Amino acid sequence: MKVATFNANSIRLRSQVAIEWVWEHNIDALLVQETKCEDGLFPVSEFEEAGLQVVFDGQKSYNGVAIISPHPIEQVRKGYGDPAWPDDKRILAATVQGIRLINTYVPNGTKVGSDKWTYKLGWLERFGALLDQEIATFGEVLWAGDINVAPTPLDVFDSPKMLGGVCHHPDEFSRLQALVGRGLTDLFRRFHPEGGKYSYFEFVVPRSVERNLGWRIDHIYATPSYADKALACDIDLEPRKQERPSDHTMVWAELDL
DNA sequence: ATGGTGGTTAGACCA
Repeated sequence: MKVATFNANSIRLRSQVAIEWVWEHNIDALLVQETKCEDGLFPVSEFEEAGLQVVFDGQKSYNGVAIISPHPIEQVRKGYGDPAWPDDKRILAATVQGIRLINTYVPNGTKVGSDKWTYKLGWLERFGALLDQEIATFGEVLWAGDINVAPTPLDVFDSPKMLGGVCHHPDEFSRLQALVGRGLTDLFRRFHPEGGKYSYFEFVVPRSVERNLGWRIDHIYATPSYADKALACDIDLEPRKQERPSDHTMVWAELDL
């Protein structure tokens, strides 16, 4: 099983990049965030014509998640499934080749102390319940997506400068740790103990990719048995270097599953 | 201290 995560920053602009990358790298499941697309406008036929299955849960302008696979995508779960709590579209879980996948687009938080910041922290706290449910139901899971937290000094180009800001704040670290502490392994860090490798480069920073001024905020986590079967995990910078890219690039993991 | 760019969508909002 080769799984990957990609914040597409508009699936309508990036569908072909996603399709080509999936086939080129023999990906079994690509977890996409920020599709920015209502379900009725999702480019389903482009994926189907390319021989790929796709499931999605989107909304107008913001957020939106999808899973793309050459295989059948089964037991699809969209958000919490609670009609009393209408969620923004940030969670999509499904089973591919018998592997349970949870795709999340964690809120950015915008600015420390803002309403969106409070929402982000609460979102991370609430997500623990979904993780527990999924693990209880399926035993082992892979959780991947745009986590919007660079959890250690190794995960951002200038940790001292960014510490205490959004995506690199102790209140985020503690909440992410509470989730990861359920026995999950950060697969990228397991294979790359060194710092300086990033998955997100801001558009607003001039030549951020060339200068490697990035953040590692796109993660793949595995429960213990899956983590034991991990063979590799890496970041592919090539899509970020192409013309008119997303501000994120793909992170992938290969498992002996 | 601020702004720089980009996507969605039609003036901001979000990242």
